[in-house]
Amino acid sequence: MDQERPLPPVIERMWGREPAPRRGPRPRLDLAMITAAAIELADADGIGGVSMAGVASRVGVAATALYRYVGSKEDLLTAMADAVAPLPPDPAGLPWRDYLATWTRAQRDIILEHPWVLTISPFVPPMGPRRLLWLDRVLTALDGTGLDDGERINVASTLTGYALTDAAVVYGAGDPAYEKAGISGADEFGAALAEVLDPATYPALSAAVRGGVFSGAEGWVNDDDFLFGLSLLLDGVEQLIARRGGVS
Amino acid sequence: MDQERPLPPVIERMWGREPAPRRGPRPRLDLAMITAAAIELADADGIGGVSMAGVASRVGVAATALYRYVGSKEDLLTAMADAVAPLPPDPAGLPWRDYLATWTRAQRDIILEHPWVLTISPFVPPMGPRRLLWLDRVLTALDGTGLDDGERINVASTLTGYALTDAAVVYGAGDPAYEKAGISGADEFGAALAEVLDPATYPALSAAVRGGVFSGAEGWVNDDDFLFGLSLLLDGVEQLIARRGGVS
DNA sequence: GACGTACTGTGTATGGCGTTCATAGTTTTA
DNA sequence: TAAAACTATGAACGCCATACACAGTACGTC
Repeated sequence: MDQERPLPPVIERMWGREPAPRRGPRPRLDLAMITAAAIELADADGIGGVSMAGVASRVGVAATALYRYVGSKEDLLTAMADAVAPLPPDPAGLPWRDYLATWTRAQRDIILEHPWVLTISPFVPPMGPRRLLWLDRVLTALDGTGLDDGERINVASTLTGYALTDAAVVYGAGDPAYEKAGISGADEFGAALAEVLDPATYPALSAAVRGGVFSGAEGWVNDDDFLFGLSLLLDGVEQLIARRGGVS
Repeated sequence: MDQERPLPPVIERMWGREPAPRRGPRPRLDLAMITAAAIELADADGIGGVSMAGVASRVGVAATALYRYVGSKEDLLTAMADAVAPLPPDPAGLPWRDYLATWTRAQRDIILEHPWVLTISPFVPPMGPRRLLWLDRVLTALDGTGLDDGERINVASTLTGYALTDAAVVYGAGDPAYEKAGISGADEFGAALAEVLDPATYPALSAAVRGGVFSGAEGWVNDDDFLFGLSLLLDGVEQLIARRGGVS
């Protein structure tokens, strides 16, 4: 509001405000091409497969050329985390509860398709065009509920956090450390716990393990678990809305 | 239950099952000393300050000696993430709702004191003695509520996710990228958003920004926001318990 | 009491990484 | 046509995780 503090160059570029050069050779790249290449690499080989050299060779330039577009590798990762998000679902005509449910699930699905997102600080307040679009849509969906802006943003970030958590549990299956230990599902996880837990110091947990909480699941988690936690949250939101006297 | 599949050596060590050597020189270290040193480094200089060489010199050995205790740097990070958790609060005598609230807040506080925890995949199902102790205690606190084991674990992981999310928002303040851009609080964040958002494509969000959602806060978030989201969740849990016919 | 054995810590070396910097090359403006 | 502004390059630097062969040390055995 006060000073026009200059934003970091990468963020400007994420918003399509490329500093149009008036002289010199035309840039062979733009940020979108670079992030797209980096995302392909990450999808294929995980975040470890993303190196400046690798990305550069994929877009056909030398490694150091990328530094004309991003200030550092971290900048690139930030841009990737934003660009990987598709357009958010359209809230038009949906009751808030339905929209929040599909919105949250869609966010989770992004991570399931691109699990490396979890490793690039998925928590920092977003400044990219895509993630802010997601935020905007959920605010819209909460119109007419009587919640104020702050409450709506809180709801949004709580749901985002839930999507992250849930996706991460599913992704736990893919964690290299567990794979190496032969733990590729909740079943093996439970067996490993049983081997290690002392019932005296872990009474409730070892009882649950012996009771078979982790048994019988195909992978780590089924869809019911996701819906379970989600409805917990939405029930909470609904109560709040009722208190505010909004429509349900 | 079936096969005694061998667990990874680090995990054995985390549980104090050091493979007692019967010959050769006595080990000068144990895993606890190493993780403690690494945690001090991370607390001081962030996760980037943790290098094998740095940790090694802090405990007085050569860098490569650490590989007698951890299989890789990732192993070390895993051990750190477990060891950094203090003992969980005691649930004895507390109503479940009170305990869950303090439990969740305590988890958040761990991250606020050691924000680097966020960067070492904080989501993977825990296998360390400390984090499993936390899980055990919350299961205990939910005794008598009528929830089954699976539901209790779901509640626990949802709350953990919430603690992570909330802490991460606060920690957003410390993010180097934002610091560099001069964004050190919600106020500046809002100003930056205002500079970048087009009201046509971001109607609800830019209205909220103009309305001052991000104004007036000292830092990023105040405690009210934490309690707000938390009670959302606990309300949800309470409804579920009521449906199950447990005591409230 | 001496030898072999098993184990711990060291030193050296390697390959990969992100990043810096001076330079060459290219397009536009004057 | 010359200068200016900008882009991509190539070589080099420092840091890092890690592999491997070696030296030193304590226990178990004869």
